[in-house]
Amino acid sequence: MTDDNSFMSGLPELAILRLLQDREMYGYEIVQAIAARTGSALSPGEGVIYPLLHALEKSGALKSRRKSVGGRSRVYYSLTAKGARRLSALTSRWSELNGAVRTLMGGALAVR
Amino acid sequence: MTDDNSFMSGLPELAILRLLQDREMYGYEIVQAIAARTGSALSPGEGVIYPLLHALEKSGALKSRRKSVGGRSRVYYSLTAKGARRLSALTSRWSELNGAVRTLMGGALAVR
DNA sequence: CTATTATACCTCGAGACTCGAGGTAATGAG
DNA sequence: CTCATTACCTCGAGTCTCGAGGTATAATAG
Repeated sequence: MTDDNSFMSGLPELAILRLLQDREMYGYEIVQAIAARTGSALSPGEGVIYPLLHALEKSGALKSRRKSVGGRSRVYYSLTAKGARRLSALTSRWSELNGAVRTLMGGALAVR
Repeated sequence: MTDDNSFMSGLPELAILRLLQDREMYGYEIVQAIAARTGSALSPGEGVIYPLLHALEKSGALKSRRKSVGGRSRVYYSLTAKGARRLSALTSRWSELNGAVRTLMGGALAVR
């Protein structure tokens, strides 16, 4: 409540799952991609993304593999079936909340 | 991340400020109103609302007055100028994030 | 060749927020 | 008289984000 970073909870997870739906990616790449695609409106740092990736893998939503690209070692993550279910659950939850907020705000909220 | 209550952070505050924009209300009433207006999609309990009301008052976004209605003592809250500014800041932040998510999801997200 | 920047991974503690359980009182209904 | 409802409140647990900090290698600049 202190400053203006509200409404963040859950969005990094949603973003990760959505990006990995298209193709496998590695952590550092995901951090850049989220900021780039959203014009930095959404910009979780490495301190958010890496622990989340580990937790999502542990929960079975993601699987990882090491891959060497040009002498660089990267950890690539991809979506499992469980991760896909998680993504669709989060997506519909987001839709639901979005509808609720729209109702609450009563037209005062631009669709932009 | 454990279950499906994600995306909650900041929404109770937004809801309170938005409701008080229309008229003064008391805590218990706000709890019921949020659940009622959103069909329980959004339903913060008293343990969320009361501390938030106190914090918002302390920060100068709300002011309160005691009022006896039918022998019942209630604490009515209303929006200050500062609270109105806070509401508009949160509203535009929500719009921004909503746009970011829409971009991220890429059409996969229904507008409902 | 060497220094700095970019890539790529990671952890930790602080702070914020939600949540449910629990507690107190007074009023109204059966 | 008893119980559900109204109306207020606090507390601890759990979850999450955030920034700072740490390591190591490759590319670029001077």
